[in-house]
Amino acid sequence: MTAEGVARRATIREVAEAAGVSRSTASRALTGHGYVAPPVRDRVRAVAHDLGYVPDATARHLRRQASQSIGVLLSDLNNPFYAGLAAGISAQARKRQYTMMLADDGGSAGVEAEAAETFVALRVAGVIVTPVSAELGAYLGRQRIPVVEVDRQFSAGVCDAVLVDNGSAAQRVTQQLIGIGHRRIALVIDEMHWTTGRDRLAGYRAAFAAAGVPLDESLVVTAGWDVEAARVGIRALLTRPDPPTAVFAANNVLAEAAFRTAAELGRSIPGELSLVSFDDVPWMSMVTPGVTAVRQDTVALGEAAVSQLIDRIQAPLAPVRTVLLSASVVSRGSTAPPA
Amino acid sequence: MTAEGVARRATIREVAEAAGVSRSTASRALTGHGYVAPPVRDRVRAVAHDLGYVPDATARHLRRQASQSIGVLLSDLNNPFYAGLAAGISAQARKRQYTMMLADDGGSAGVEAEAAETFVALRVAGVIVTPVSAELGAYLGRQRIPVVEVDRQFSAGVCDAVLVDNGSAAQRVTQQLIGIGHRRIALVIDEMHWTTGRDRLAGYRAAFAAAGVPLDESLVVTAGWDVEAARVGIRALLTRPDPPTAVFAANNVLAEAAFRTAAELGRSIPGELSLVSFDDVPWMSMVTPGVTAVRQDTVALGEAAVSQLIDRIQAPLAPVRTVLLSASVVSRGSTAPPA
DNA sequence: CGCCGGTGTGGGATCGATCCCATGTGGAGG
DNA sequence: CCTCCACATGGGATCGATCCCACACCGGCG
Repeated sequence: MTAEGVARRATIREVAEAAGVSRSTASRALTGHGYVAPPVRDRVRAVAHDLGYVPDATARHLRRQASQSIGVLLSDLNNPFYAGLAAGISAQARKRQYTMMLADDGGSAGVEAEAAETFVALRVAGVIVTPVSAELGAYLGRQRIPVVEVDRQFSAGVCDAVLVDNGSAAQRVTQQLIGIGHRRIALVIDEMHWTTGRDRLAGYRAAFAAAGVPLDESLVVTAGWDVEAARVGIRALLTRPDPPTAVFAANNVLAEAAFRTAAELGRSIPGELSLVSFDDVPWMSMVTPGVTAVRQDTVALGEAAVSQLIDRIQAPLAPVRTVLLSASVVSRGSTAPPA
Repeated sequence: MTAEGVARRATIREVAEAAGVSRSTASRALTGHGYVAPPVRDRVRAVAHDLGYVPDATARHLRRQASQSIGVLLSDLNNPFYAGLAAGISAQARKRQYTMMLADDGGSAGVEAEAAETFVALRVAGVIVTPVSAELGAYLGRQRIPVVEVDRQFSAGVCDAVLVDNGSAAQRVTQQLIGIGHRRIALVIDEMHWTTGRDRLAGYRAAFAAAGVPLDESLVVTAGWDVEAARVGIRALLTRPDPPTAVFAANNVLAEAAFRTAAELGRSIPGELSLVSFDDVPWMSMVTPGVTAVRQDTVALGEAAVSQLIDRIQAPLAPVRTVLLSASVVSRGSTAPPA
């Protein structure tokens, strides 16, 4: 951080002149590529430091046709799941000497498309995305920009992906509920076309099948993304004549809606209703009783995504890979045998 | 999003050739600057669209010496306060046609300095930061890169800042506690050199002074940043022979530590202990009783920061400004008159 | 008839860093 | 003594887009 209050920023040409060498030599001295006599190298570096020279990444990028930035496109930074993912990606990107362009699409396909074009304009080295459609993968694929899908997968076989083993985790947590005696277990789910929803549903079904317990299909409720709509759906579910004895919420937003609705209806947890969540967020360990949840390690997810992306950048033609991370069930007090 | 699977990305030269004009004309047609005959303009644009041409932002930036990216440096994306801020900044930046380079310094001055250099290398148009030292403002100032400090201020008079009116909000919430009869109100604070800590402390003191209530200085506890250390400090506070009847936690992390510690010690809230927090985060409305908190509008904070930064970019020599946003107190069940 | 100004287009330099290639030097070996 | 190679440096083109300037064309007016 050295530099006197120069009017304009120093360029490599100025460094070269101040050190009495050519631009070429200065470049070699600073980057370490090619021959430079050690004393010259040291002199150039000292001069650069004194001038507060910081190489222009855009110029370097233009010449080398290779950037050190990755684009990251997430659905909602206000949701702790995505925020954690961003933190994990950010940390790992920094370790690997990449910078991160972040955009938040709020779950909108239009914004997603717009962000994709921005990433192309910036010529990012690659993109990490929690996709909302298959468009982005296809578009960036055509532009020869590597893409890694995280959390959800829309472009299987086309893009790499880093996912959580939704099926297995959902099955385990459902199995726990069945194991302690629940038979009427509702699944409250966002929607079933995305891999997250589909696989969590499949795991839920598999647990019933494995236990030989019949499944009441009417207990699978699609609650969408709108929190208010979810609360309405859950209220209807809980006030049925034959209500479920347990609710499995397929994401943290739905778990919040379920928790709040249960409180409004005066249903005690776990006495009258057991609750489990897919995705563990801070409030679940703050409330009493704590909410049993499937914990996805967002940091590991982010790190794996960055690693996968960098591998892909270095080997564009390697076969497409899908990485599955396991998730663990954190048991807290929100589950108990049915009354 | 049109483009056949071309091997290489189209450049403006290729667009120009395909349209039968020169690069200059193509540039004018696409950017809208300068004379172009309307039919030519339309033809060039059609060709560009067919080729899936996306202008190279780095080349444009290099030539124009002006970028459309801003750098954003925050302390901790896993903290909902910073995540919300990032969301607000992201949304506003997108509206204003800027892209956002995001970094997370984890509260470390070393990482902050490193990120600052990266932002210089990328020649960002400006930087928004929740600072951890005065270094960044000074360094980027020397590099003639506009900086806006958010939430905390280290470079008063040098950089613009967008802050919350910490003093007033802290005074109001303290006053509420005094008003319902509390006299022994502890302030648990991170540290007192940053403006956030200093001003919240000042507000707390001002409330006592205004009410003419003497203040027991031993009730002001510096708990630092480490959650475990905070819990130890709070436990010591609550197990004193003359414990406080209310705790004012100066940020959401400390509020969490206080909430958990009270539960561990079996102190009922608000029966035996009232709790208020500076900074409202989701769990505070999920727990029972809810926690009374000062709500900072992170979206407004982020939007104001972006607006301020863009104003500064457009008028580098305008006088330095500090914008104060007010905060509101959200009353929930965690406060009651002392026993 | 020639000059002027408005309209429209193209050539070439430029931003900053990189890197291929040519050039230069000195010492060693034939 | 000359050649050859390792070492060391500089010149100039290049990445893609922009933009200043020169130029060409045309109609109108003195």
